[in-house]
Amino acid sequence: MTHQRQVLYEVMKTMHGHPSPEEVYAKVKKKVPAVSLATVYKNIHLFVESGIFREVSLHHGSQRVEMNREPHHHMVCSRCKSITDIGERDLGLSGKHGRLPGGFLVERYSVDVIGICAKCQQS
Amino acid sequence: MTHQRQVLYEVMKTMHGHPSPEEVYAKVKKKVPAVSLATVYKNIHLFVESGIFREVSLHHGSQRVEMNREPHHHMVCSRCKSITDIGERDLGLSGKHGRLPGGFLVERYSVDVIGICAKCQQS
DNA sequence: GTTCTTGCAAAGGATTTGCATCCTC
DNA sequence: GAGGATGCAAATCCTTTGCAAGAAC
Repeated sequence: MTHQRQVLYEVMKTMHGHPSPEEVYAKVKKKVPAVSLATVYKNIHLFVESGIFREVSLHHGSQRVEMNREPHHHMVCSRCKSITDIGERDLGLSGKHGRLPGGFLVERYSVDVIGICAKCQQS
Repeated sequence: MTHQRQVLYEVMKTMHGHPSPEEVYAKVKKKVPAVSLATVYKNIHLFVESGIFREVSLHHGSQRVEMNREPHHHMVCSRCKSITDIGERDLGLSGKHGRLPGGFLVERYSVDVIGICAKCQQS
């Protein structure tokens, strides 16, 4: 537990919304001017790995295009990041009808089920 | 409607799953060896913009860390990509209990509501 | 012909990595 | 003192862009 890791954690705890590593870096720099962006990245990665913080959406390394035209959602393995489709019915979710808070106009729902795929469960 | 755009579209129609631009590029290259990756990117972007294809999850430019520890989901504006939290209750979704197809072990649900935020609706 | 598209290479942004040095325990 | 963490810079990956040459209508 180093000083910068401690400060990084404290700073992040006070933040709201969905900050990017750059934004966290900017805040930490105010308390520890010599801190490097690499350190911020390394520690955020560590925090997310250990479950202390969570990332908003899993990155798949690159953009992915959806080929399944049926209404469906995704099962995303938190280990290998594989994406498997799951039909709306199988998932058992039903979107709320009507307006959402703040006047947000709904186009579609995109549900990711995060978990461990069968293959990763074996290893 | 150029030749490479036509081929790109035809190739993509035959693909399954969630291919990356690189994967699409590799397939198109077999039919049009001189095609460039830039062209593939440009056209995929065009297809997604016009709604012919859809991207699996919206990119926010960089990683985002979740600071809200309450159970909640996200409203993501398809124009400005802003992320707004929405409580589980407000969203009116309830996850299915029990096992999912393929033995997928559920850790959590991550629901993104894709649409247009109030601010973007005005402009 | 005019406009849009292509291919190439260079630029760009986000993130990771190698490595020598420095800090914790 | 050993092992892990830091800072720096270079490297990497994914994606976009500028621009001259080429295709489409």
